[in-house]
Amino acid sequence: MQYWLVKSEPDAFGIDDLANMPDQTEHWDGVRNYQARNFMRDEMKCGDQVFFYHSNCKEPGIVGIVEVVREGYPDHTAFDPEGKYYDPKSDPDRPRWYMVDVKLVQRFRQTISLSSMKTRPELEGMRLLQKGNRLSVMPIAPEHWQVILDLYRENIG
DNA sequence: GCCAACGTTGGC
DNA sequence: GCCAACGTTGGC
Repeated sequence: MQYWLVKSEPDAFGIDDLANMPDQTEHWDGVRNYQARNFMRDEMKCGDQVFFYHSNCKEPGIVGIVEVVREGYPDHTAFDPEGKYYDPKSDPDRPRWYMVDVKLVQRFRQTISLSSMKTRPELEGMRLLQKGNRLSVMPIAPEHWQVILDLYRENIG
């Protein structure tokens, strides 16, 4: 079992949007970065636990936990010429982009803010905290996962 | 809205 | 294969 983090802009698709989906499940489409693609196509497995991160918003941070419920398969939004994720270089015979399905596990009552994570020496070295980091799907070390959960429990008292 | 950091593209 | 130009990400 592995741990991950995925980013999304709440204006585009936030954790509340996931909560409102049928079965609280949705495919994680639109990722157009090879490293992130490889994680989804090759490494994310059913049952893996994933932090849901809100980026590009008032209070960036982790807002909940989701779980992988379907492993990597072609991202069909790349095939739709009308869609904003269209990529003419990807077609059903030779798909370039992949996605997984995720299901909501828990919505945090309080955001674990990026700034609060930055104050934690135990989280030093986390990819998320590195300057200029733009990867939208990334692995999380088990010890970091635990530290972050502890942070959450402290916060909600 | 600004801007630094990054990934991709394309000319050479 | 190099690298400048460009578009995008994302914190602030």
